[in-house]
Amino acid sequence: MVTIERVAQRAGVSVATVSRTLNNSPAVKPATAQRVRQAVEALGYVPNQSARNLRRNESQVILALAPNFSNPYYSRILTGIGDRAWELEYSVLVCNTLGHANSERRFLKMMESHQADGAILLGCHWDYSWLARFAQRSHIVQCCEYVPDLACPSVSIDNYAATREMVAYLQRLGHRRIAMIGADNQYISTRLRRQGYLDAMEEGGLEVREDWYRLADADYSFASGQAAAQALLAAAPRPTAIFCVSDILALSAIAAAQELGLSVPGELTVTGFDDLDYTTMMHPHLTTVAQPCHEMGRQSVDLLLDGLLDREEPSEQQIFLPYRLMERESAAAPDITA
Amino acid sequence: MVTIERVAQRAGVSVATVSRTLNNSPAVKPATAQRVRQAVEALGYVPNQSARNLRRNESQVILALAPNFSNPYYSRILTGIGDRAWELEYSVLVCNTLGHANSERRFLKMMESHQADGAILLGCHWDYSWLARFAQRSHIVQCCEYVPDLACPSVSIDNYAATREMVAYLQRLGHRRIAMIGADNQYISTRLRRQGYLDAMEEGGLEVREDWYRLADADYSFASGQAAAQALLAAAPRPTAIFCVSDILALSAIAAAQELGLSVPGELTVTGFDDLDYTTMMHPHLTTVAQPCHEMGRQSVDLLLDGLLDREEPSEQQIFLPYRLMERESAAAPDITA
DNA sequence: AGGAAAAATGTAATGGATTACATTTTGCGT
DNA sequence: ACGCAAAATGTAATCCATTACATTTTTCCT
Repeated sequence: MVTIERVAQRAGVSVATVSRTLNNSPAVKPATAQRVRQAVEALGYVPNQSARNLRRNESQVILALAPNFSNPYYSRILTGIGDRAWELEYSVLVCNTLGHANSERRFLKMMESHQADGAILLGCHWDYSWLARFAQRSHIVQCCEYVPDLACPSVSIDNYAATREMVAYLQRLGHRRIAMIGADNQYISTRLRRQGYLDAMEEGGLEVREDWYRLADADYSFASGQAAAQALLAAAPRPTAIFCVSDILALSAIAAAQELGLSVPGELTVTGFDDLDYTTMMHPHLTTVAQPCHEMGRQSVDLLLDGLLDREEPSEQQIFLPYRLMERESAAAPDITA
Repeated sequence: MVTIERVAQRAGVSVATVSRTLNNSPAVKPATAQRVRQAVEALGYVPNQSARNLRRNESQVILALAPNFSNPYYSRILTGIGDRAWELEYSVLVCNTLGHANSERRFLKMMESHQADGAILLGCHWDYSWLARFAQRSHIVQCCEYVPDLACPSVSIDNYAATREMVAYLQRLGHRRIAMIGADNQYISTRLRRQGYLDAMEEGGLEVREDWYRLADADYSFASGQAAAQALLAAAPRPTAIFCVSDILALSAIAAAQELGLSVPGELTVTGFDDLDYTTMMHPHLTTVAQPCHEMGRQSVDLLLDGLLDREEPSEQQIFLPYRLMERESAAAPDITA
């Protein structure tokens, strides 16, 4: 094992000088620094991070907790987090919580045991009081989702406005019977989308029939979306448009429609949310709301490190990034003869 | 900061005893252990991992390097890796190399600087000689892909056999004009699939026309797949089946066919590879080769830790897991009138 | 009860880098 | 050439858990 001591000997200086050189301290004479660097090179010295972390009381690691990462939505955010962390010389420990409480506990411990300096939470299932206590002690930021009134910075889009805009768009196309497939979870995004839908409908003077509002399961699974869509399409009168709170659910609605022999968008308009890659990998291309996933990931890192490096009080900063309505093929004017 | 010393004081023992208790040493009297645990509990003590890592010269972290993780194929493997690591109390540092050489360097450094104990490589672009040197010094295992003749364990499926089986299946359905969309990279899987296709064609006494073999770009992107498919479908005579080396490429072939007004599988059979989730999220459901991604991830971890814990010489163990031909809707007998 | 072996616990060195403080060297003005 | 401030470097304490080795306590046999 090559230690700093060996480097110091070889360069004919003390360990302090080596350390200072490696940390770019301006107090080292260029000529000395040069000699040190040569010694480092010659010996192939790589500093032991554990020792540094112990002394500095930091780890240069951040946690990213997601309920799963088979969902491309999370993958994209995680990619953004990874990119930005890379630039800032941080490493990302990606944790798949699966929504389990004991996973969450263990990840918290990683911060207390100094294995990680901070954490980014992507839609986790923490209960409020626990999260509140956690947020006080540790540096965390929430991404995509957030708990209102929690002293913890967050990055997301304005789900409420985006949904209203989408539902208003459907109305402009001429739709009156607009249904919704939501999800059975407590995420703020889910709630805001629901409220956006209801408010937009009311604003348009449109009726919201109870059997036009359906819930898929918490994870937006394709199968549960299909079941919800089948139920909706069996309703009488049948809706002419379905607003889905995720692209996967929209896909399942399209599949359900096709299985009933209904053409999309000819006989049924379907819209999604998120704008995942595969929305344009099949026909009809999906009309949806694009979220700047990558950028959300990046900004989460910045927000986290702001708090980490400034050692300020935890801020309550909430960042809302712009979304975009992607008008594509799956939404069209309703068939008025129907 | 609560240190082991404070715990020792409170429990009325020495730090050694506290340490032993926490590491489940059998040398501690149960009654003493109990007192120690109470003190730990009372003070909310969490051991400082940096200190432990420094002393033990390990990190309990493993690296997982992937060229990207927006591809669901990698996500699923990473999920398997994460699950197994979790069970074994290891953390996974997921690294998006983007195929950049400097990323790879930095990740290597993480092992040398004791931030990680080992690494799992998912189809990275390392050049052979560098990888060979790396494998000697560090614990690595390759997943999905592998460099032949490298003293480094690996986990994958038998890509050659799987491809031959698929192409033979297409022949059994009655196809004679079978095209292939490959990828422009050096992965062993890509090469084996190509060879499997060629050998299966020869075995069936079928001609392989040059314009029936096309390359998508290295990342199997949808757009490049579409271009390849369009070129194939413009060939005369037109192939009746296309074997694609990935599901994404198969999707792009289906999209290209639909844009030409060709029905799948009525007028064109298309098959994929990997069996990603969305193969059954649209119609026609894709006929493809299922890879046990999750299990591949899990076994990679086991293989890595075998090497890590036994401190044996790096083994050359190659594990091939079973694949499965998923017969679904996108492949059917060719239209004989065509 | 005596004493050796086994069990339990304690003491202190250790891992490797950082950094406060101490000391030496350099630069500069006169 | 002298002396002082500034620059450069060095010494040694520090971060905290682990563990080899030393010491004390317990067990159990005669």
